[in-house]
Amino acid sequence: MLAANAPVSGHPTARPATVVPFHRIEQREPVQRAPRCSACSMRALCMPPELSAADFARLDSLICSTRSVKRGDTLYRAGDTFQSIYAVRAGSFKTVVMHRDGREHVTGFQIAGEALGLDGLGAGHHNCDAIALEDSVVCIIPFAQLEVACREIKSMQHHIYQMMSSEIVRESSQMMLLGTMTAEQRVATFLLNLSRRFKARGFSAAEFHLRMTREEIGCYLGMKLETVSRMFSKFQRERLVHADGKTIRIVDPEGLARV
Amino acid sequence: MLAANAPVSGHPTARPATVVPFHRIEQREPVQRAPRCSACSMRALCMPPELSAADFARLDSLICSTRSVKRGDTLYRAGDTFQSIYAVRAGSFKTVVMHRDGREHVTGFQIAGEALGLDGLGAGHHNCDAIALEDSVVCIIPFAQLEVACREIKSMQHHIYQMMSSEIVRESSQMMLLGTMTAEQRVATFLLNLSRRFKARGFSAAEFHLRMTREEIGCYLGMKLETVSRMFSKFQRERLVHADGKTIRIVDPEGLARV
DNA sequence: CGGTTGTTTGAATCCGTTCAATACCTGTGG
DNA sequence: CCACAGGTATTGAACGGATTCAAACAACCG
Repeated sequence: MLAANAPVSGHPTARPATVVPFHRIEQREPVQRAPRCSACSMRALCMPPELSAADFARLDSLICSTRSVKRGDTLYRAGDTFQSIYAVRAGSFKTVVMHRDGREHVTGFQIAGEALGLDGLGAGHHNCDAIALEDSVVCIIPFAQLEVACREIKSMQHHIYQMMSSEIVRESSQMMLLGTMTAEQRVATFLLNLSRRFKARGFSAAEFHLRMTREEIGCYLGMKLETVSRMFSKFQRERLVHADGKTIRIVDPEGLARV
Repeated sequence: MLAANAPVSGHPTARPATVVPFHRIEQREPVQRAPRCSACSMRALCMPPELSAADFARLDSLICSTRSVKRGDTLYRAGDTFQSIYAVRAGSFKTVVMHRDGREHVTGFQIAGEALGLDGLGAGHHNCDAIALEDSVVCIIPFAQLEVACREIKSMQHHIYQMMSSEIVRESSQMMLLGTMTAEQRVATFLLNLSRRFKARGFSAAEFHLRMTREEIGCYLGMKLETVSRMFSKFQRERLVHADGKTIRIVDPEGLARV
């Protein structure tokens, strides 16, 4: 599942003006028919590796639409009825949980090719806000239909389990990070993690463009924005990374990993 | 899924000597045939609410065995091949992830009626160690068989999704706790959470027995054992809880929630 | 252009850690 | 039974990393 076949050309370092312009044309009609999954260039990221032609036909009928979300807008909010899961096709998101007292925490960042919305499955409603960090496009996968497909296609069922389980493992790592690491180690881990994910999607592992603010990074890593900024400056002094505003170049990945 | 029909008599405050003695008899043969799920007193916690007689029969054939794990022993270790998920039938566990450098972090505590092992599904091997905090018993649910059952029984499939999704949501809350709360708030939240879970399982919400050490609590909450101890003392001074070693009595739950 | 939002850096403060000393259990073996 | 050992818990004092407060600057957008 999770289709994303947009021409995600210059995602990381490209400026907003040059990012995937196609959704701008259709802004009046944000929900539209999606291209077929079987033709998707990012298929390997979103779907089980081996599928029969019949399975493909089945899946193409499932992913019925995409949706454009403009920067700062929400894809869904905490409390919204859970109906679909989403695949980021272009752009990026943050997921934010909020406490009653107004305290916020960023639980994750999602870039093109990654899934969104699995948290809502249990309670029947979403548990967090998903907010676009830039103008973005998602594939919409209606969960009721997906559930049916999973009972018919074994590898599909297995893939869903894998995705959910991977999310559990990812969150475990994040808990470890928040529970045991210093601010310096957290920021280093964050940068290396982003680098790895960009690389996995065909972008440069060494240089990329952060779509989130220092405050959002801090909120994700459990520290204040000033501390994030200080760590970036520190890494720069130590010649581990070069940070020019939101453009990051990782100079010494091994050194960063040793922090 | 997840059956647990042991006579989990005095779990929280009871002393080890009086806790569920039945597994001691069969220590030489720790894996044994389990009683049927359909007769399980904790069924509501582990299985979808409405099932037909045929579904029950199907499930009873699934949960084929239980296993005793002595205090300090591991149910599974990080790296072990994933084959089954587990339901705690009696006793309690902690799950621990370890970093290469030896740094440990406790990702969760599981008491009777709760699930264990869902993290292993994605990668095909477990991601953490599951260690018994006291002599315990688990139901073993072979995942391959469960997967088949989930394609046949719709409510069962849905229940698995719910359990995995709930784990994702639980971990989100824990990330929020680790990322945004003070030591005082973390300990208060921890005690109230335990209280709620004991209550849900029919035990006293006001008084219970901690099965974990201060160090393990600290490792779970992202602080040092000394800090945990200080917070307990602080709550005692403020007449919010009464803590006598591992026996905890929550005196003023509302006050604790306001911290 | 001015106003807003985001970033960097410094200085003072504070919360939690570290180090250390003492007390307290709990199970073991004489 | 008691003494003892080893792990566990409590508490104090000094220390340090991250936060808070503040100011200045840069980038962006209408």
